[in-house]
Amino acid sequence: MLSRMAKSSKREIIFTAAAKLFRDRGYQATSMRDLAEAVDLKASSLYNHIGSKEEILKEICLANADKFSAGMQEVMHSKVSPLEKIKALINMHINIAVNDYTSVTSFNDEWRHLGEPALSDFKEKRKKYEREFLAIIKEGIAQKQLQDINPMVCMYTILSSTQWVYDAHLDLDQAQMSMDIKRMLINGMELRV
Amino acid sequence: MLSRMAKSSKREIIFTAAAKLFRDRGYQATSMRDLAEAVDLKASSLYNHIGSKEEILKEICLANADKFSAGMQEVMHSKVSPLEKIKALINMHINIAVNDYTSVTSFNDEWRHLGEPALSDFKEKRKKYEREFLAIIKEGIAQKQLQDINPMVCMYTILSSTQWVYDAHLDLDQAQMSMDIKRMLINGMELRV
DNA sequence: CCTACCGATCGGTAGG
DNA sequence: CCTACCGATCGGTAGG
Repeated sequence: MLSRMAKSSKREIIFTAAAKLFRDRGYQATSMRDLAEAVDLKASSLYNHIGSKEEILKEICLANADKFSAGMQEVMHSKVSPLEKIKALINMHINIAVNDYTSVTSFNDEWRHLGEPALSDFKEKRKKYEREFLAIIKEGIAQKQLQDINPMVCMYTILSSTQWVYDAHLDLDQAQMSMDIKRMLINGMELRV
Repeated sequence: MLSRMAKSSKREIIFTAAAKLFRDRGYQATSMRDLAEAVDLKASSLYNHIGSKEEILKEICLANADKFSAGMQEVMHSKVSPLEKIKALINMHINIAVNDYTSVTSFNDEWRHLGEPALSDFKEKRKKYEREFLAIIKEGIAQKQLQDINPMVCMYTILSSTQWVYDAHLDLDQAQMSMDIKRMLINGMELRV
């Protein structure tokens, strides 16, 4: 029991280090030697804790996909207006981008290096998420709560706007940043007098 | 003279194919064998037209940097309000994203694989561009034309919003898409009655 | 968890 | 523009 806990802990350390390396250099440019060095091991020893390099990427990508999916389920079933749902989703995206900024990069950019069948699985999950997001936007437009903008343009603008946050620009206060992004997307940048 | 033209033409073909591969698989995951096959050559023959793999990336990144820089100079010196300048910059970003969507991906995502001194050179150019963009936003806030949002949040929201466009979603009409993105960023998504 | 090592593949060169 | 080939490095395994 104790040994199982220790093993799973070391596994966690490897995953965290891998996520950081994938973010900084990309999946392909990160070698198992790099990763081993980062956790004070030899490359071959990594394989006592993980099955393969791709397994790491797969787990990071799917863990994040599940996180977004869980957040979406909660928002979808909450009894608030479409606009409030969208605000909640923007909050979620910013929170994840700030708190899991190492692993969310792999989720955003490195998933394409997954092999089958993980690749198709991941794409399907993302597609499902986008379908649910789009439905909320369309509902908001139908209720005349949102401007009549193409729903896909609306969604991708939101998704991409909440992605740069993880970058190096963490000298900004999160609450203020979150408010400003929401203000811009919801109210626009133009000052109305 | 003729041979020089032919050589430069083959060089162009290689660069175009490389940009496409870098976009689809990433720089690191694209081998010189892949690239050679894409232009019906053997890997070794590529070196009659280019100096190295990195030279291709360097040229793509710097060409795009210069394109954005040139657009910025034009906008900066135009005699219109800050808000109009920002609209012009959004237009430029969308136009480049749509028309040069193969090479702009390398510019956005693959530049980090550059070696020195090209890496520092690229970063400096990007920094300069962002400084100039920020100055316009600050001027717009000072003139009370824009909401008092953190200028960096405002800029990165704009930059990231105009990046997803190059993706596979080109089934949308560009003019309509461009209008919708601008409308969202400038006026916001909420419908005001 | 290590040493030793595998076949495959990498970017690139020599020589014609 | 090709064939032949280089040293380096890759992800991963065997065996202890």
